[in-house]
Amino acid sequence: MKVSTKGRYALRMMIDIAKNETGEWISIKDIARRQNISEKYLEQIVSPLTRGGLLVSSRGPSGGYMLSRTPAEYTTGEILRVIEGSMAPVACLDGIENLCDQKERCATLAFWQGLYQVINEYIDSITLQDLVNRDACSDLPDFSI
Amino acid sequence: MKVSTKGRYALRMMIDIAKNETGEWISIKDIARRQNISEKYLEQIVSPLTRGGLLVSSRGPSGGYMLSRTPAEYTTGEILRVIEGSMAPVACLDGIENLCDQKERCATLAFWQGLYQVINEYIDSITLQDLVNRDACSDLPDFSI
DNA sequence: TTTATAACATAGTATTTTTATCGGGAATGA
DNA sequence: TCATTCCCGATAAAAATACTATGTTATAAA
Repeated sequence: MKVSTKGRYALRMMIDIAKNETGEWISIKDIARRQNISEKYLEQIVSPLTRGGLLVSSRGPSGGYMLSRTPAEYTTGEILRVIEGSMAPVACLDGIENLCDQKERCATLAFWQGLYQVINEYIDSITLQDLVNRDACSDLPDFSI
Repeated sequence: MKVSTKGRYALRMMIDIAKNETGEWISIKDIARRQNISEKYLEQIVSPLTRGGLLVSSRGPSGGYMLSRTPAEYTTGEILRVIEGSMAPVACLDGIENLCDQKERCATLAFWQGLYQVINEYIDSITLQDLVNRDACSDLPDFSI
């Protein structure tokens, strides 16, 4: 039960942008260099974040990305869900598709719902600002998980 | 971030054995029929459960499996960990291998550790007996997630 | 107005993981 | 003996993952 690298990179990217906010647009190239992640791969991750309204973008020279709100106004749950789709531990809780037609008489559904709930409660209780604050070593390169 | 079908099947299998405990050995064939899961696939799942001491087995005619303890003495966490390896949301928390050499200066490590903790606290708080109790419709086929 | 820049879009690909299936053993009760 | 049932390893198809490649489009700066 692992979070994908896209999900992990998305958090690192959002932290990176939050920490390097100066009013200027922040380019993929800069983030990629600081985080040691491929530019092209980051593009794939930043795309849903922009479409989802978590980032705003500007094209052309000296273009890039900026946060659309203050770091305290993002939950980590919101960021992860944009990338991962849903943090549900089983597909039948995803809502979109009704894979399981045995929900009424399912012995384990309530169990998985409970797990889903504690996961959501946790990730929705931590903000991007919390992650930025936690990162004490702000002078060091931002190598992260 | 999904639990594998093996993990889900393992829970269903343990519930099935707990509910059908009569002092007789319970065969894979019976479980497979009741749960509508392939016998061969169930064999792969039951193997680590037996090796891990969660089940005891008997070969030969009228052989099969039994619980090694009472249902109340199993946590769902224990069962899932035997099959899934670890419920850690990121690999660097798995302990076995030290994939990440940047732990000291990692902005997100504490966040993932916190998520890992709430997941473990939840799955270690629910017992197999809880799942058996929850399953009200004990007359119906045990179709589950 | 040109041009370099950087976002945006989409397709391809190699690797790994998942989800099984298959074939045959080894033990054992009837 | 012998059918049954657990046990064990190999194989294989399918899906997901983690990138890579090749562009196109908008735009600020020269």
